[in-house]
Amino acid sequence: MARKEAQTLPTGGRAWQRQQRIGHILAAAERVFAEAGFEGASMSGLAAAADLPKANLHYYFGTKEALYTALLDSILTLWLSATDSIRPENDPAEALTAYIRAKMHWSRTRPHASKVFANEVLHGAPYLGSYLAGELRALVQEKSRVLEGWIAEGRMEPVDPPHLFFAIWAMTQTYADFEAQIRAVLDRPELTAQDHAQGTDLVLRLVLKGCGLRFSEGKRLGE
Amino acid sequence: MARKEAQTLPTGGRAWQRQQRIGHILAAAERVFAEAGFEGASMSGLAAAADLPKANLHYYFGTKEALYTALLDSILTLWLSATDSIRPENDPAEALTAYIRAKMHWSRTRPHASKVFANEVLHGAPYLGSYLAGELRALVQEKSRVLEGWIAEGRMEPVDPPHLFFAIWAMTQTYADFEAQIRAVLDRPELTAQDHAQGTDLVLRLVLKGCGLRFSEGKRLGE
DNA sequence: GAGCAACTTGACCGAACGGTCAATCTTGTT
DNA sequence: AACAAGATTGACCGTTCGGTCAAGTTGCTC
Repeated sequence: MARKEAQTLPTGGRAWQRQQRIGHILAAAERVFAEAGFEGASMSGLAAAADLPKANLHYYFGTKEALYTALLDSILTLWLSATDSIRPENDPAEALTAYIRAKMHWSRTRPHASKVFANEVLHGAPYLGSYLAGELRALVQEKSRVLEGWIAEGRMEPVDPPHLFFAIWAMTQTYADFEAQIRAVLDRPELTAQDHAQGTDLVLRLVLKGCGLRFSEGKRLGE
Repeated sequence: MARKEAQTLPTGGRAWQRQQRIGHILAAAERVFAEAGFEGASMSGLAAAADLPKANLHYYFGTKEALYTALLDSILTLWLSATDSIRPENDPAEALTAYIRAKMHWSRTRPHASKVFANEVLHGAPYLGSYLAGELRALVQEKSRVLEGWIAEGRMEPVDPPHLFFAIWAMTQTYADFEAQIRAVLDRPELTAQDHAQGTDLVLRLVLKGCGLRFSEGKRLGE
C-alpha cells in the first residue's frame, strides 16, 4: 500500500481544491466508518455526512472499498509515527513514557481513526493484512531489538518486547475503541481530560514498574 | 436484559430438541457475527453457517436483531463470572492472578464471543448500553471497593481500581479481538499455546508489579 | 389412528444497497 | 469569447437485503 503525501500546492488552484474535497470526504468517512464499520456504513450515509451527493463520492473514489482503503491509508501514516522515541541512545523510562503518552494523546484526539483501525483488525484485517505482516511487523522487530539491547545492558528487566507492545497498544487504544464501555462504567456523558490523565498514569505505572523502571505518579516530562 | 438458564430437560423431548436447535444456531451465529459484525452478517450467511434454511432462523428468533441480542445475552453470562476470585478475604496477588488467568483462558477458548462483544462496544454499544451502565458498572463498583480495602490495609499500592480493570480487560481481550494483528506481528498461522502463555506472563508481570505485589515468572497457582 | 400444534421450507416481497451514466455546470487556457 | 477538461448531480439499474407466508411434514396427545 503506497503512501504519498500532498506537497504544498498553490492555494485555491484546481488541484488544491481537489485535495480539499478529498480531505473533507475522508474526514467525514472517518466518523461514519468508526461508528458503523465498513459493512454498516452506506454510500448514501457517507455522502450525507460529507454533505455531498452520493455520485460525487463515486467520482472521487470510484468504489466504497477504494474510499475505505484510502482512509485506512491516511490513518496508517499517523500510526507508524509514534515509536520515534524508542531509540537505543534514549533512556528506557523516558522513551516508554513518551511513547505511551503519544498513544494516549492520539486515542484522545483521534478516537475515530483508532476505531476504524480496530474494526478492520477485529474482522481479520482483510485490507490491512499485508501492512500488518509487512511494515508493522518490521517496525516491531526493529523496536524489539532496541528493548533487547536495554535489557542486555541491565537498564530494564527482561520482558518479552513484542508482547509488551501488544499490552501497550491494548491499554492505550482501549480509551478510544471501548470508550462506550469506559463511559458507562465511570458514568460520564463523555470522557474528561482527567479520566484520560488517570488512565495515562495507570498505564505508565503498569508498564514502568513492570519493566523495573522508576515511576512517580503524575510525573510529566521535564519535572 | 433477562438471563434465564436452561434447566435439565428430558433428553430427546420436544423442548429439549428446541434448545438443541437454538444452541446450534447461536453457536454458528457467534462465528459469523464475530467475523463480519452485526451489519456485515446476513441472514442467509447465518443460515448457511448453521446449515439450515433462512426461514428456519426466522421461525426461532423472529428477526436478525433478536438473534443478535439473544447471542449477546448468552455471552454476558460468561462475562460476569470471572471476577469471583476478587473477594476481600483473598490474597490480592492470588486474586488478581486468578482473574487474569481466567480472562486470558477465556480469550483463548472463546475468541468469537470476545469479538462479538468487542464489536458491539466498538460501535457504541447500541444494544448493550443498559447492561454496561447497569450490571457491569455495579460489578466494577463492588470489586473496586474490594481493591480499595486492600489498598487501605496496605496490602497493595494505591492504584485507581476502575482504570486497573480497563487495563486488564484491554490486555487480556486483545489476544482474542486483535488476534489478526498479533498473528501478523509474530508471523504465525495461528496463535500457539506458548504465545498465550507468554502473553499471560507479561500481563501478570505488569499488573502485579504495577500494584506493588510480588511476581515470579512462569509461576502457576500452588507453586 | 385421528387430530392438532409445532416445525420446516421454497417462493416471494418491498426496500435499500453499491454503482452507472448522461446531461449540465465550472473553470483554467488560449 | 471560445473551447476543452474537470466537476457536479438527479435519475436510474441490477442485486441483495431482512422479512413474510402458505403449503407441507413431523411428532405428541388422547
